[in-house]
Amino acid sequence: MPRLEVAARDTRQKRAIRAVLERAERPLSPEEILAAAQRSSAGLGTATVYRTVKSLVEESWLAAVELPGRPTHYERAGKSHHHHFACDACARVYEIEGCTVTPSLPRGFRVRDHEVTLYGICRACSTAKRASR
Amino acid sequence: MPRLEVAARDTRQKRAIRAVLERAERPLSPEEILAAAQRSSAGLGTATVYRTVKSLVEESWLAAVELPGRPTHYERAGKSHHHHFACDACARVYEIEGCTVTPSLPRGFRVRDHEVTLYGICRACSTAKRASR
DNA sequence: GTCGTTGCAAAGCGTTTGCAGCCTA
DNA sequence: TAGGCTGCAAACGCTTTGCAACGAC
Repeated sequence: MPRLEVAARDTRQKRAIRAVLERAERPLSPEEILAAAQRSSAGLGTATVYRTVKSLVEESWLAAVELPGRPTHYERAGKSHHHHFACDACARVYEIEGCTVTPSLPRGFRVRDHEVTLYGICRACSTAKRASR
Repeated sequence: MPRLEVAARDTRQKRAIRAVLERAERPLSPEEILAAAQRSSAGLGTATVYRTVKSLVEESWLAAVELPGRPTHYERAGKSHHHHFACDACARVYEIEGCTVTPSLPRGFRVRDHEVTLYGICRACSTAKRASR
């Protein structure tokens, strides 16, 4: 039996969350989304961020960026193939262009997807460190 | 002032955990380590596995394998450079050979390390699926 | 006997869920 | 007004920590 389309309501909280992600220049963690969205929607709660983000991923408006050792980050879906850089110092995650992975696999293994994560120090942090000396 | 070397005791639990990891052919999760080590050390607790694994990582006997969306796995340290394959069906993690990543980064970013994770179906699972039809 | 180690249970931490009240359509 | 949405707090799953008993040396 086909599930009927259910009306999705347009609320202040959802608008705030979408706006934050729309403007983001890098993938954001739920905590970053919450902090940014609270500026335009005071009182916004954690649960709402998680619930909204989850539904945005389901409708393919957002893409989940899972990073080893860090909470899942989120970025706008539909970008061209790319990978990520996670800064050891500030924990921010950046998008990086280009993908040159061509792994050879044992027989019988079938690849569905791949993730490449680079770790290091981002530009902002390496500049800050230099300046503080 | 140099910290004096503290005697590390050789216990049944630690021996069991090390033995499991020594014999493992792929990175194991804490849960897998616990289950396997309990066979030779009944009553072994979770906390002991985490504590032991942590100290083995500190002394570079073990390497942590962090995987997006899964608990950290552990493998013997000192292996040659390689990456990992995570099976969507059985959640097991495998080691894969060869690394062909040569990312180009924006100016000012410095890379310390990188991780490549492939997702898909492992050989055992694709064989099992075929057999069950 | 000393003191590092262990198991248990409680605490953490990020994420999810139950629920009563709220607010969009 | 209906019922999807929200904030709060409790519940989760995995990992860490506090603590008294244990056992290696």
